[in-house]
Amino acid sequence: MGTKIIIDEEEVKKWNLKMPDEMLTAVANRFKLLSEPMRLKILRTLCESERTVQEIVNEISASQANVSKHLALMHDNGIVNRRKEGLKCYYSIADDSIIFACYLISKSVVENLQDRLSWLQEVES
Amino acid sequence: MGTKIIIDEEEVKKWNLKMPDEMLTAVANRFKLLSEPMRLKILRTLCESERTVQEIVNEISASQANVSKHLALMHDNGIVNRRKEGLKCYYSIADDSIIFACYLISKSVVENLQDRLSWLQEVES
DNA sequence: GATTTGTATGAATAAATAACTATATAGCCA
DNA sequence: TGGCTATATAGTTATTTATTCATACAAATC
Repeated sequence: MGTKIIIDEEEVKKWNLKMPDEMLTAVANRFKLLSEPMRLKILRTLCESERTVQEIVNEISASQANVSKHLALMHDNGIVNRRKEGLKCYYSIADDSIIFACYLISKSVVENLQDRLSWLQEVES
Repeated sequence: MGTKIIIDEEEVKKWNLKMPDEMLTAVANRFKLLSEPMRLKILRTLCESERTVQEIVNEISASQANVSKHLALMHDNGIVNRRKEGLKCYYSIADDSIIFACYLISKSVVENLQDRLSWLQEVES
């Protein structure tokens, strides 16, 4: 608990610059997985604890078929785990880095909004 | 220089759980921007320093129209800056968080690959 | 003004895919 | 075996969007 991730800005830039094209496609594919609100909704519920398909269907309002397909896609791409127990199927988050990425991006979206708001206020005053 | 970002795992989970639906759509949209190899390619060049459209066109192999459109999209969404100087138009990265996100995701992609490889090696031995 | 250069934009096309409906599979219990 | 429940999958449709080609715009130079 309380695990801390430390990222060095210089290392990040170097790393990104060296990234080969094939890696870029792989990264793009992973971002594509995170580019659907419905999948983020599902991941948000999984953030708390593992869930069955039905539990997710009940929490967010979506069809069973749709949730199942999204989960299958995410499982195929290794960002969620699947655990079968009788009829039920429990899913959980397999890749914590996507959670960090969501956090980073949402923070920056908020900052972006704040900037636009303060700009508006300056204009209006 | 040498800026370090520190992320606390517990805070991340709490933050994500509380995220409202409208925020999820905004985050998904930002991820969508990062879900195209061509755009990542462009961002990779911008990682080094600001570039004109033509410079980018020359570095990656893509049409001027295409590069221009991708840049416009990213500019509209606030992840790149635009600076005009005569005929030339210089673009640069406006939002460092996307660079961190790329780093995180690519790291996890690599780990994922390594896991699969080691699994293969175990099977083959 | 005319031309050249750098960038943006409009229209058209092709490909990807989210969501829906209906159906199938698979495990449990009577 | 038959029925019930949880999940997965096929086929279809509608929407989105990356790319290309052609063209427009805008700034510099002649």
